[in-house]
Amino acid sequence: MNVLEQTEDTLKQEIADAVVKANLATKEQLPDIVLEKPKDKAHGDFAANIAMQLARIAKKAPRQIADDIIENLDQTKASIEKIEVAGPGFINFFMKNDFLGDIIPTILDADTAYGKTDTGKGEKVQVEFVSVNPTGDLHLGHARGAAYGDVLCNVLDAAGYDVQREYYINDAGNQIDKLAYSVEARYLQELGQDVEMPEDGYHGQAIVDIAKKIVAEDGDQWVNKDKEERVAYFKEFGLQSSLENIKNDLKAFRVEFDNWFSERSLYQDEKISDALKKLEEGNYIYEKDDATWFKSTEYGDDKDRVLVKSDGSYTYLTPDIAYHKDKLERGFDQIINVWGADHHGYVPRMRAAIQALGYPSEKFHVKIIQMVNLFEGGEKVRMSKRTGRAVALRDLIEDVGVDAARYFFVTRSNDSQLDFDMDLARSESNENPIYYVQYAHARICTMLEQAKSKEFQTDEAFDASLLTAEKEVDLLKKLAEFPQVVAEAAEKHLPHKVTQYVFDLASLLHSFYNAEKVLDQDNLERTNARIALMKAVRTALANGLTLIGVSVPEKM
RNA sequence: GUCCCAGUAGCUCAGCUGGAUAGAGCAACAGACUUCUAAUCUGUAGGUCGGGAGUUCGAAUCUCUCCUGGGACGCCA
Repeated sequence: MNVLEQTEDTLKQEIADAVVKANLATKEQLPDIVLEKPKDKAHGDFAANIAMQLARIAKKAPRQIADDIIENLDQTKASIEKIEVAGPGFINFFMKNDFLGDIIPTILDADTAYGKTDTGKGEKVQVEFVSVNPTGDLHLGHARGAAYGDVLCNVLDAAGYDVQREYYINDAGNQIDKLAYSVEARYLQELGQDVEMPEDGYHGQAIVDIAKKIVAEDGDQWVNKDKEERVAYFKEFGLQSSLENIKNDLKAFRVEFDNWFSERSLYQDEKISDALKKLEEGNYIYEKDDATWFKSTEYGDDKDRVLVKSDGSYTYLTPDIAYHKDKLERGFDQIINVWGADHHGYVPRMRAAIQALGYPSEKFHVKIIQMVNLFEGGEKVRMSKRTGRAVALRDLIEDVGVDAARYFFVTRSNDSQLDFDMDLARSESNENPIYYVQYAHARICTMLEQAKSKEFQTDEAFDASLLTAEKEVDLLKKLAEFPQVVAEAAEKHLPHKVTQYVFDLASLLHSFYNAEKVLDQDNLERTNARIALMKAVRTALANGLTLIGVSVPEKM
């Protein structure tokens, strides 16, 4: 429990007591006490709207109620400096802020652990993300999902959840057959044969590279082999090569998974037939037009879905149902799926399946990642996986760097489309927000270096009461918020809150830096306190940037 | 036609569980380096929160409806 939460809790309790004491409402009638942090400093450190909420229950004017509450409030207990009633009946609390003195030691003591909480109480959460078909390169859209998923996991982990990162490998469907035929065509083309690509094949450069690799290793020895044998080999080779590419790209993007789950294993372990059996037992299955259908409409889907096609093969949905059943059987409290916007129509049928299997749908979360539009030179760059002109993740990293790419992807909410400005991400200038934050960190490091070389005392002991300048208090308050920001980002699955926070903190730091001098020969006591403050800010910035997966430079 | 997401400053976007005078960055304009890093700071200007109705003490936020943009509506994956 951090200092800020403690202060809030005490205050809430005091308010609740005061309401009861003033006979405004009974304990049972009492609504949840809500404290908000006003945007405007003139409205205090906390504001309560309880008087307005009680207007109906107490049958009094809100401002009158507010006065009654204040009268019955024990101000010393909650360490309140001043209380005002404002506007329609807000009660504004100005705190003594003596808790701010504790914040720096708390941060320096926690160090890299500052920001961590036990909000998640060790709840088991699994996040499945990226899960791109192993049939080509990762491109821009996947990159956004990768960044979102990875930062979400970092944030969940920091908030005390037990997180597992998983990648679902689609290595069994007919897209893998298409992959095999595509590789075959490219292979033969590589050897000068006039072969056409399959109509629905994969036209990306990645396939050409795989074919080249086969030629380099085996020459033309597959040309005269039996077609079936050849395709079977190309399938495995293509699959492994693609997976290797994907893993390398993700690693370069600083994304690593705990578990790679193979779709094939569902077949091997008879998980699919198990799932079908379970659905059948629940009477959610019927036969029509030589196919097997799932009554997903019973749980709100638009139409029923085919599970077994008339040719006897499964649709994509079938193994995926078995996969989700398996996930839930592994005992997760939450399973979070990160999907692209083009898959959103798939959500209701999956949710239906989970309910039909008897699992609570509250455990199942889908985060939809909206599309990324790439802009360069003020113009929209078209992307298409089919034509192979997609902007690959690899190229993006090479072009703008991992830091900028990751930062940009988690700056915006996942359900807003993202305009990715290549020129901006590339630019090493003040236009680029990533440098703004990193620069704040580097600036502090420089100051601390100077402090050392100029032999300022940098004791453990310092007098926090010397930090009273407006910008210092702003920094302290912001620092105190960090654990809550991380916890909120985790609970609501909104990693961009952390990006926002880190930017705001950097902004306060820069502002402070320009207004006040840290290293001051004429005021060594205050210098010592400010050095401690700078260390605390550096820690919070570093921890925030680390959660985003961005590097933390000491010099720029 | 049905469903999902978005519509907030010139541009890109935040805006929590409904709260007070709707915020930030960029762009524009005016300033600040003999000083710990100017990749910075300070200030000014910029808004019918897509339109309309409703819910209530109070709506950018909730409900309904319409408009615009994007996406999805397969025995594809």
